[in-house]
Amino acid sequence: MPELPEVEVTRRAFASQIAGARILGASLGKPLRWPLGLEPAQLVGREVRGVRRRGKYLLIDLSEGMLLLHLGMSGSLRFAAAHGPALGAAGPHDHFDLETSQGLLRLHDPRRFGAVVHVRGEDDPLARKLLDHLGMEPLDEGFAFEAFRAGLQASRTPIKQLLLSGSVVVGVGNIYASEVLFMARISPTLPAREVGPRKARKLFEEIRRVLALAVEQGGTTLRDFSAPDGMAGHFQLQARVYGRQGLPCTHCGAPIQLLRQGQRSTFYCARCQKA
DNA sequence: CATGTTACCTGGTCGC
DNA sequence: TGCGACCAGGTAACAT
Repeated sequence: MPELPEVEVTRRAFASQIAGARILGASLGKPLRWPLGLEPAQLVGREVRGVRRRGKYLLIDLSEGMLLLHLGMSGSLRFAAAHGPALGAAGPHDHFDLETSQGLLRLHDPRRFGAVVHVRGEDDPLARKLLDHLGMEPLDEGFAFEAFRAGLQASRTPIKQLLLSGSVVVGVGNIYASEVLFMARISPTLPAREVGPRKARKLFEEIRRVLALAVEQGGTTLRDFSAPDGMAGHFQLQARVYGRQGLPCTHCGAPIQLLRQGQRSTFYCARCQKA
């Protein structure tokens, strides 16, 4: 379900509410992508220091160790404040509960591609394996055009797939990859190194602009997305190409095309996105 | 080394 | 109504 904006919106919705909380209990449902790495009971008594994000991972810092949480394809989080309405019993697709003094954090994930993993810290070998290879954060100050361009120049992979890989810039998933390439008027099949300097600049800017706007507007584009507080996105962000095959391009009217790249759908306008 | 393919899992939708 | 085929927001592990 989540690309970077949805993960960030999720983070913002519960980070400040859970910060400083004492863990009272933890429980697991069915297995997720990886084992938690310790007995849930071992988390009891630890304090939640805060919640950060790296790419599409949420990093929950504890007084001892940290939890890496990923929503996979179909995951979502709910947070019910201790003094507000309760979430009720865990359903068949709720696979992780973290009960704290300030509220209950619950992972709902039908497909179970998501994960919650305990690591000792960012230097933990597992944390390094999962996080070290990730590219630049598109919404950070450190997201520099020169480095972005260099990343493109170093690869012959079609630009759509390079964006999706997260090796240059993180957080651009299958929907936003198509959207951002449309905005920059770049063909999704163009080898990354053949993206010219002007187009690369435009792409760089559109990645920042589109993702930042999506975060601002509550992580929309996803029809079933809702933040942990239950507030749904408002659909302000209309997809221009994603899911619109056969419909007229909003820019030129030509029918939007659908193609397969590495088992994933790509949507684009063949007239607007030629090079 | 770079690049392409597979695997993980459930549920919804579509055509018959 | 039932059933099979296919599709879905991610990404590590493996194969080439």
